[in-house]
Amino acid sequence: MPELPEVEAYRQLAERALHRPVAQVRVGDRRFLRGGLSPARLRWLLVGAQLSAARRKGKLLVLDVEGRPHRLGLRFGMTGRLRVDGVDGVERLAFASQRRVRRWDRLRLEFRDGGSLVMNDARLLGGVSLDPDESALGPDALEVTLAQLRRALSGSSAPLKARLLDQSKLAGVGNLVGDEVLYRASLAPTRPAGSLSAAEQRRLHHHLRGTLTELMAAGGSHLGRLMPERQLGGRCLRCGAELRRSTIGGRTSWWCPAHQR
DNA sequence: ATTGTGGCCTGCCCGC
DNA sequence: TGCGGGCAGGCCACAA
Repeated sequence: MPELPEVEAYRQLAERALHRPVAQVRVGDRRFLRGGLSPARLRWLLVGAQLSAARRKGKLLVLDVEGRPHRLGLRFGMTGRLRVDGVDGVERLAFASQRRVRRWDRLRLEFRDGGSLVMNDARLLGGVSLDPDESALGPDALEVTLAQLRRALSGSSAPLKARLLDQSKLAGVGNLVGDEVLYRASLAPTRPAGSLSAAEQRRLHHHLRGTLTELMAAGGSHLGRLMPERQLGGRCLRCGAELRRSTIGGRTSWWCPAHQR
């Protein structure tokens, strides 16, 4: 699924779409437009205009519009893909179909030069909004400092993993990366977020950044060490214990009860 | 404020 | 061969 590594790949791809006049906007499914955004308003904003910047905060991709006080917010949900000039931002998405189906093209910007930027999403869990509230997101998980991470966790009785996935506290970590980071940091996802010692906070910070950097280079959030074992009967690569499946914060979590404490 | 839960959305896979 | 049920989880609305 698109987590921070995928959305960063999408952002880099979206840079190819900058400074190119938009000729037409095609909306494949109105439900993909969020926050009351209409196809007419989208056309009013974009036709004849150019995108001037592609920024990312957490899993939100923000496209600035040249000379206009408006921004486009792109969310990819679980199965969202970005394609520019026929090139996909990522090859494989965990939990998403590998098929490329035209019907799943939910938004298409056609440029005057004949190219296009397409959002393709089988399940419509993603969407496009106008002027997204970027301040509602916590610090980006790739840039977060130790002090910021400490602030995001301290005083919370919520399970550690639920807190890591709370985008208003820390932006960019999804279910797969969350499991991978906690696995590497040897921390149980069930721990109250505020119960970490200073040393454990440092360990988490170290592995958070390390894991994200590694997964971005590898090319996807599904390429962690834990992923192949994330199934019934899966075993810990470190101590051989059978992994446990728990529902934490409403999501399936796989973890090693032997070394994650 | 914080925390937890259910619903949305649909492709895919399994068992019958 | 077809069909129904369960599962996947990011995000949002809502309840306590």
